[in-house]
Amino acid sequence: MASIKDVAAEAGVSVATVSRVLNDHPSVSDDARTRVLAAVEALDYRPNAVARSLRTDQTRTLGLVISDVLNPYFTELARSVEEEARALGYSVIIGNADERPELQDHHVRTLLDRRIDGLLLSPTDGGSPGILDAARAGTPMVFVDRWIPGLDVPVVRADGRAAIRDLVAHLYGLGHRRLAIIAGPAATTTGSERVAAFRDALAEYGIPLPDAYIGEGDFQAESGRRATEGFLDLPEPPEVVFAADNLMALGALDAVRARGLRVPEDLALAAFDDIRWFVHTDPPITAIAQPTPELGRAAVRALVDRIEGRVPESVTLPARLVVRRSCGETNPSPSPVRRSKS
Amino acid sequence: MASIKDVAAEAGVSVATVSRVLNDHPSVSDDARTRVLAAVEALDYRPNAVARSLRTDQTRTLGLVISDVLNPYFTELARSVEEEARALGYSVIIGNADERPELQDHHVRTLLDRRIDGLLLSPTDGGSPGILDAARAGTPMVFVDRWIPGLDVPVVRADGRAAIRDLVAHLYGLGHRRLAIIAGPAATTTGSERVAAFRDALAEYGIPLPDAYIGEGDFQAESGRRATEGFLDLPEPPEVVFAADNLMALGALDAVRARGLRVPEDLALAAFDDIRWFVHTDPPITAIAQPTPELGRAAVRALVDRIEGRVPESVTLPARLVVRRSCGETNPSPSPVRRSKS
DNA sequence: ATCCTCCATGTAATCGATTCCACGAGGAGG
DNA sequence: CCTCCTCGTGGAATCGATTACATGGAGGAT
Repeated sequence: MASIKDVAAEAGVSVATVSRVLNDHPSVSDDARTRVLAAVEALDYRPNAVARSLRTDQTRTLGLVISDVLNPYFTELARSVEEEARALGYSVIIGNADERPELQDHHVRTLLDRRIDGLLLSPTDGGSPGILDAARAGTPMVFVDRWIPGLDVPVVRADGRAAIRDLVAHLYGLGHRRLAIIAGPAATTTGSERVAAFRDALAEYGIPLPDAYIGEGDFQAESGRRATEGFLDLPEPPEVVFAADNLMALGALDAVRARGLRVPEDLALAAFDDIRWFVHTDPPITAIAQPTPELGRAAVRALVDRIEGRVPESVTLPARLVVRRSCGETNPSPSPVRRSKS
Repeated sequence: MASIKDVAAEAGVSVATVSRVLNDHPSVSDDARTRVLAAVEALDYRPNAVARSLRTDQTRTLGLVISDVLNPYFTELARSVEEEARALGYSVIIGNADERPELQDHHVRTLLDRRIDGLLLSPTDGGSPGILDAARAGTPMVFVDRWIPGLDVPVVRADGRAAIRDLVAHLYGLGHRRLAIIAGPAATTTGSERVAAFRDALAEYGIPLPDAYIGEGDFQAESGRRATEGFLDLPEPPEVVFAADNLMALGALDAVRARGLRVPEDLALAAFDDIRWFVHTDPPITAIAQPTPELGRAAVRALVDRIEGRVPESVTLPARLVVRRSCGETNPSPSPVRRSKS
């Protein structure tokens, strides 16, 4: 592969001049410029990003460590992150933590070894050594979706409290009184916050949230299945299960189906995170939708601000409730005019 | 951030010795080794991968350019690729082409600029300049899922012919005679091959595949919706639609639902690629399942073989039909004993 | 005509690692 | 006791870029 020296030789100039042309430095004669450009063309030369990074101490690369690539929410996030980053002249390297702290740390270290310019993180746990070290070392960093309290790192996320309150109102209106939740790991902010918001919303209706109605999930489908099994085995099973992410909702569906039960007649279901398939499931699933692409874009902008010396800002965007049929027929009262159904 | 010089100073040895310890070269005294290790610990030193890559001319990184991250098939593939690569000591950088040739080329070039050791590719089109150049330049490369004919590059893929024949047999057995397909772009191998296999299978039953029954899709949901609309507007609409990937099946479902029709009564549906949600859609969708994780692993092994000087092998694995209810009730004859239905 | 300024260019240092080569010490063999 | 090997070690070149500094020529001002 041709190097800058080859180009210099071919064009009959020094490597400095070639470099200047490539980085369009003003003080280069037209003559030299055209000769260099011709040489670049002739040799099919492409600058070696590795060498450039070593010298300039910047890679124009962002690291993104997400909790689970198989989760459509995160892949949508990853996509918008990459898109925005590309628009700003950065590449993105994605690390998949699979909800495992040690894998997360592996990726953080690998990314740091590659001297990425900044790190976008959706932490799997409450603060693994790798992340803490990186934060202390002053690595430009932004949390997205989940975060670690107590660190001076901007957070870009969706606030689901209002949407969860709307959801509980909807469920209450449908006559449900025994409501359960499949939580994420307590070590993640989204894991604990969604439970807290749910409990608070229930409290407004004087409904308690007993421990037996809190399933311990890990944001993976299998845990959703197990938690749902647990609920169904209870002497007094809940009427509704609210899964704190879409994969656990999938697991819940698996469990319900395995028992030959039906949604919403035997058990109603709602989920945090909306995905396209929820429109076509049997029945369509009521969900809380996050403005995922906006989150990704905002996170990249915050991180790049931090990298380029501006002051990054935390961003919180609202989530919203999308009602479908998985919690029971919608109350027709809001629009009493329309009679025709279907 | 501490460099190898700092470690050398701290340990009272030369950088050469530090390097030898780090790469566990045999000829280092125990004394020197322990002092270096202590210094590494004390300074929290991590080797700069950029500098190392520049010198050794290898990055221990694989590039993976996939057609669409939002497609669960590719994300499952990406996951298994990363897993296997990590096991073999490589990192993976994923580029998402979004089914757009120019974006694909952008990623290929960026990856090459970063001097990745090898490239895993699922080409969006029949041969963009970027890919052709890379192949000619001798970049270690392996195609996965899709490939470009005429290049001497190993291919790792699933063969769907047998499964498609099984599907057609299944559909024929159900009494369907007017079968349509939503194809992928003709420029991709999977786009054209699946149509060819479908046509051949139909021919075995003496059923033609008229042009009107070939929808032009691009592997994205929206195109599946449009193609299905087109079919439904035909004077004689098909009884079955076979979508060449899961996203187009989703689009087909959208179209059917928008018209208030039902699957399979009004239109039967089958898809290439099986995903978990197909179990819970209304109705569950009959699909052709690829051994996706195995494909990812085999592709990485082939690529690493090539990189490390061994001879890489092309791999073809079989896909298989998974029958569900979206094409009509399954023939009950195999198990006449069971009466109870519910 | 002299001096100053500005512009285009080249030389060489530098980034942080790896690795070839040389060198000195110590042990073995004659 | 001398020679030869082996082993541990350090010096320095190298990878491919960027960039500070030096240089020389052209042109403008006085």
